[in-house]
Amino acid sequence: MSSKRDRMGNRKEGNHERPPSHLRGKQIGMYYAQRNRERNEANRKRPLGTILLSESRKNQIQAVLNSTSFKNIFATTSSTYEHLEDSAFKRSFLRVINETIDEKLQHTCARLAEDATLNQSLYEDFLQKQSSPKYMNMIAKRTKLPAFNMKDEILKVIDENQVVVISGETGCGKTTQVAQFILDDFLQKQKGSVCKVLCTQPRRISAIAVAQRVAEERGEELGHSVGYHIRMERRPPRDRGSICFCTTGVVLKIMESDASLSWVSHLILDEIHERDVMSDFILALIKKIKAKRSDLKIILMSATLNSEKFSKYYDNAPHLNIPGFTYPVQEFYLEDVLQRTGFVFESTHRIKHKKTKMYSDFIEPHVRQLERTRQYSRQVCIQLRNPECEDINLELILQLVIDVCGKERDEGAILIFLTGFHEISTLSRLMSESGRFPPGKFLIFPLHSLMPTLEQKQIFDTPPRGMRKIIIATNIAETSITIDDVVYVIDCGKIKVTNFDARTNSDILAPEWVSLANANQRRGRAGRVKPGMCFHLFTKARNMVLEQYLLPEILRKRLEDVILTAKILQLGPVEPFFAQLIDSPDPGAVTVALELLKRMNALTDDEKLTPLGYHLAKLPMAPQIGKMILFGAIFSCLDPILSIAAALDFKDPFQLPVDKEREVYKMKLELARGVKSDHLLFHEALRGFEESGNARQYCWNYFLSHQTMKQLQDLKKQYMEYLCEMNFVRDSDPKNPECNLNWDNLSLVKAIICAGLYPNISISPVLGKAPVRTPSMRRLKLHPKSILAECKYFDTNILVYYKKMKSKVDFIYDASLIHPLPVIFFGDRFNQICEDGRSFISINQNLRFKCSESTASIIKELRDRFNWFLEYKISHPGPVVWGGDDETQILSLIMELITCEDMEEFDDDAFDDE
DNA sequence: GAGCACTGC
Repeated sequence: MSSKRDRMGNRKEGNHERPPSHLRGKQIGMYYAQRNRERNEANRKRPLGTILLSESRKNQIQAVLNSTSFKNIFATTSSTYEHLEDSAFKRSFLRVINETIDEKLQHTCARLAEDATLNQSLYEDFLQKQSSPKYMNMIAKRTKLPAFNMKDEILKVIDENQVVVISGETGCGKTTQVAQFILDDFLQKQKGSVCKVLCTQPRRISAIAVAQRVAEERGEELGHSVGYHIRMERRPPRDRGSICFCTTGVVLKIMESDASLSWVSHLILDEIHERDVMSDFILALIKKIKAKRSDLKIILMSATLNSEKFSKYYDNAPHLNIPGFTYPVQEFYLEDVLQRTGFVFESTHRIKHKKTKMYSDFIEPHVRQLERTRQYSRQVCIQLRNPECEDINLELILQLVIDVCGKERDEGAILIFLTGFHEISTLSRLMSESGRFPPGKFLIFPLHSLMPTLEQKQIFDTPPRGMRKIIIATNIAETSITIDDVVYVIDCGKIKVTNFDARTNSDILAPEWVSLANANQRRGRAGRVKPGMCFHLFTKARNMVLEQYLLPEILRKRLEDVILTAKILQLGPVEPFFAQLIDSPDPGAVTVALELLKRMNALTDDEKLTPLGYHLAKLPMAPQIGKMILFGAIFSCLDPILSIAAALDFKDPFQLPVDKEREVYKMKLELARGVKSDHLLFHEALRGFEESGNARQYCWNYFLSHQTMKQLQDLKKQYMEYLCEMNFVRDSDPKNPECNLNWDNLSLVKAIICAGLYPNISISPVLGKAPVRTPSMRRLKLHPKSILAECKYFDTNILVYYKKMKSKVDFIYDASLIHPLPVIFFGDRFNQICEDGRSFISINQNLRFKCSESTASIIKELRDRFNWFLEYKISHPGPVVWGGDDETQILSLIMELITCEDMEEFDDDAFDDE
């Protein structure tokens, strides 16, 4: 690189200016910081492109704007919505929850009224069942559960109180027994007709599994006195005298239209210690309605740890503890593992580590204590003084597994908890490379939500004699996946969690220390069938300072959809309601979410739902995704949009088998056929899946999860049902041609993705380079899984994304390259500005486009009209009729504009990006 | 150049 000097004699290399030579130390840093600020400032003002419209096109637009029939559409539009007929929608603006509940209770108080005939027939049914051999056989097993011995006590406390807290550890039987005690008691007393138990579970799998288990215990099939209800899948039990297990979200959805749960006699909230947002929400709602539903019994079930918190939340509701039953699990800590394996950490002493406060306060005194008692060798104590000893060390884990396999005669399975994909694949590689785990003697399963092993039945099977099963898993094996024959657990002590940082408006994925609850749960996985062992890879001192629980979800999450849920439940301004939650969210996070909802036009400035907000709140998906499908309906390209919406909101269907990263990427590129959009890749994947004669083979070829693909297909159908209910479409088939006139217009589909995902935009100040800067010039990076990550040339300098998360750096997970006009049409804060005699359009203050004044004016007018149209359409939902009338005229015109990708030219000013 | 886990009449 050539070296030059500028006029001041400072050296210059290429475009890199060196700091003036008199600067020293910190001043040099400040010099660069200042230069960066200036460059970013300049880049912020740099136009992202030039918008050129031909005279003929301008005339064409003007003609449509001037046409009288076009103006007629808007004659009736009013932004006050007073013209709306009475509807749930309008009431949602006017009512508050208490009124709605009162009204509901007046109408439906008869629903759980006693029915003597029904009582009698339910009673007879019950008597008959009790004499069946199946039932008797099961009762013998049930009586062994700790919960069974407390049956009378449990029934008494429920009878005498409206709210009861029942705690108990795994294996105590509370989940399967309590609901049955209640039901059987009512049936026995010939009051079956007024018993309807609703029991929530935080996960779909557990709702089904528990329902199946309970039905079996009652010697029945599902759908008789026991059933379940989860999204897109239900086996409802009989109307009265029954128990329904459902996911928490289902109850919350039910409460949207029936907040008093008027047809429920007992609400059991299970696993509330997990503190998911929906459970927290229901807890707060129940507090509001319990006086109005004095006949409703509420049973809160949690783990023992921290259960008083829930009792306190309900004015010291009585609390009952059921002792747990699992086989004893011997616990070991890092010091024991080091002693046992003789493991020595690779010396890293050359790097001088600052000893943390944690280290000096807890670890060092602990090591000194160990030295005094001489239980552990000197070597162990030296190792414990290594400040990195509690970091995840896969070599240590490898040695420990080898040691367990050699010394422990029991052939029970080994379950290893690690934090993520990388560790899991590295450890499996290390294990196979070590030569100590020959395939004839060991079955090794990596277990991660992205790995295909998740869907293999084999991991649940007990291996043949002489074979040992080893599972290397994330926290998926803590609660979601249960493998019964585990006898040894190795717990790395860390867990990856996402936190939302309101300050940077960004999700952060980072490993943390587990909580005691996690550590106990992991340990418990070793004692399901016989006594077991658990090795924690942190010191006993660390164990003393672990938190009881991780932060509740509501303190870790973006709050947009939480706020919309509160709005649709008519809870008024969010702040006072949030204050009533068991833990209130961070005010900063609330502000960020309110801001976005207002920018999306989902909330008014005084925090009321707009018609758009109402629809977005009704849709079971993130508001940005909801907006996308509403636009998809209006522009008649629903099928691709539904596929993309489902994949973004639910789950990326691509799997990642260990060591197949390159192959997966290759197949993705093949599937995308040159289209530079992860979103259109989802569309293509689903289209191929739906059209394939052999869906399983298709999934196998392209590394897609068959199960996820089926779920995505179901989701699309469900989204359609919602749109149908809202009257945006006429029937609920996603492929309905009426909703898909423009399905193959991929530019339109991308424009609509932009309409939904805005303001998640990333840009490049120069055309051709990856658009990986926020509009305020912060650096982002395309996640390597994105098909744009290896792209060499970018034909536009703007992309939209849905998911962004910070781990090592800020990663964009999914992206579509888009042209300026969709941003100009669907972005907010449109402005015409003039600077130094040049005219621009600016969007949200920091996205600029060069554009002549006359073009800018005509775009503005069309944009305004479109927004009016949209407002009208959203507040008067009805399918768009495509056939040359006024509606179609404006939509076609806009469609032409936002999809015409060759009309912009880019600013060719020389530009310094380094 | 790298992806904790859930969920919605």
